[in-house]
Amino acid sequence: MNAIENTIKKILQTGLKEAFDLEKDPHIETPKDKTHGDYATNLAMSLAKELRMAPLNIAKAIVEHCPKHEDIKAIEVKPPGFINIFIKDDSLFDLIEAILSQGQTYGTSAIGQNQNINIEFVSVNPTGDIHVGHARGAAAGENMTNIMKKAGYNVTKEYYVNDGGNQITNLALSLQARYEQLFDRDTPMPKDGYHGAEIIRLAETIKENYNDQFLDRDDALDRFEDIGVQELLKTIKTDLDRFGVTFDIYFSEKTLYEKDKITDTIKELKDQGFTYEKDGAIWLKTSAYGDEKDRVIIKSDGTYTYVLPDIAYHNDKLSRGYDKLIDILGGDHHGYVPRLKAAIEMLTGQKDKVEVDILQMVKVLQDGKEIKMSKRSGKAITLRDLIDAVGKDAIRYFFARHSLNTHMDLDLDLALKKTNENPVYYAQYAHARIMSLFKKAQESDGLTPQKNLDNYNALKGEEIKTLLKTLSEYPSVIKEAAQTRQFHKLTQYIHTLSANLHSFYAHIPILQNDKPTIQQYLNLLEATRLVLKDGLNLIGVSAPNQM
RNA sequence: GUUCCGGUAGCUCAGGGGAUAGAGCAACAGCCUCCUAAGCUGUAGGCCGUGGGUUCAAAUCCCACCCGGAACGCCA
Repeated sequence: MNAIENTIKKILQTGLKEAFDLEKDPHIETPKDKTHGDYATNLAMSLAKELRMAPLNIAKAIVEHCPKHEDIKAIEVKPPGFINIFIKDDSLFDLIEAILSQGQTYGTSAIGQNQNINIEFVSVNPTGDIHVGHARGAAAGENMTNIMKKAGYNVTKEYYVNDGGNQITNLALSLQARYEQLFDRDTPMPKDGYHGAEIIRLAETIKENYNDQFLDRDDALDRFEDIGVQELLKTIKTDLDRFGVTFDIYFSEKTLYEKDKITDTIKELKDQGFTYEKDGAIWLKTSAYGDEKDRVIIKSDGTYTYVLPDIAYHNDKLSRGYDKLIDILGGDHHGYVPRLKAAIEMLTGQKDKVEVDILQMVKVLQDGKEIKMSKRSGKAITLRDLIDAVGKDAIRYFFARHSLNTHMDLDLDLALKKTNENPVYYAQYAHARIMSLFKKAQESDGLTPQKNLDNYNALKGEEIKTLLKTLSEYPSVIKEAAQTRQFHKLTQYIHTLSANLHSFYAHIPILQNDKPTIQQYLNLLEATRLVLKDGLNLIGVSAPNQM
């Protein structure tokens, strides 16, 4: 909520109080159609039932009792009962100075109340390269974190490294097979082995570094496991880093075993009577807490199912004192959520502290056909290759545009060939245009943006008013995006702001004015640039000085 | 069969009780003697999957159905 909207609310509340002796928080919106005012409210219509009056008459009565205000030009009533508010053109000039002095802190808020939030995302098994399918979650977690931090949340980003389970044994066996194949042995790949090229490359590296040391050794598998996890995780980190995604904590599943957290968890669940034995396995009574059936946690061969260490892991996270845990999971895991939450409820009674954001899978198309991402088959398009081909910015912007619920199609042919048509350039170009203009203004008139300008009376016209209004909306966009974790709302905002800037730029020959006028324009542009850059920064897209 | 997503312009997607349903791309028509045309301006293009219901008001909420994706393991 910005200053002018607050003013409007107060005026309406006063009008409502005077006319009907009622108190209500009016919903303010900004109509797309300019003839409907700069701001509008459906207040009268929402009171129709309560007051048993025609909305139009309610609106008229409220408006008659609204106090005058220096920033308000007119208040109109339109059928079926909208109240449309028009503001004076100069009422938003204060905003320019506010943004210039606040700089990159413009748009921050305390709405998060310093809540401690843990966001777990990516958590890709260290059994191969990170691919395009993983990239959506990576971008999502990073975007959410950045926006939430700006809105006053304390956010910790965490990556759960599955370095303890079955798939790691498989990895070691795969590595061993590839390694021994390099010595002309026909060691077969294990069933469910990892067939990706990165495993072959890693085997070659091991051969270069250790020669034949790992042939016929008792502890060979352990070594392949250690080296495999270490090296593949390193590659994942490097790729993520290039993607602009970093983590505060990499949590090793293995440490859960080493610190007996798993056995503690089993004991706790058993002691509280949540388990039973059937068919040689240990089951957890998750159906008593909303799951559709009970789940095995210890298989009849004595090994654990995936959920057991994950329960211990979430228990550990909660014990670290977070107010909320957010998991970002792929749509293929949605059925897993009830059992996890059930177990957390059994152990801690805090299942409401865990929120799971499900993202729908990305369908990747090439030559009009779908490419299935699979690490086992090794057919995936790696994130690294995609970044090399189209750049980080284009990919981050692409993912930042869409809500998590969207079933997205990523057409590689389109993404690779038509990079200039990617909307990311529209926003980046807006920033580059401003910078270019600054350079010109400096060269020709020796002018740069300067704070504490006396007035902005040269700023006139619809384009400028629109731009200022958009700038004024930034803080509420951040708040909403943070609270709902709908980062795509910020991306939409960035697009709107860019459009406003381009339109303004195209209609007003800025540098063909006297110096005081140019100065005012430069300040407005600088305010725009700061917001644009900040917004792009939050979604991991660079703001270039020239293009 | 059950559960979770989705179905909106030719394509990719916003909107998720309120005014004439939006954007990008693609299409069409204009705009560079002038700050980067990666831009601007305009035109065209929609039974908002179907049928009921709730409401002063439904693309939006509820129910049923149709279509697409995903999940329903002692896999992870």
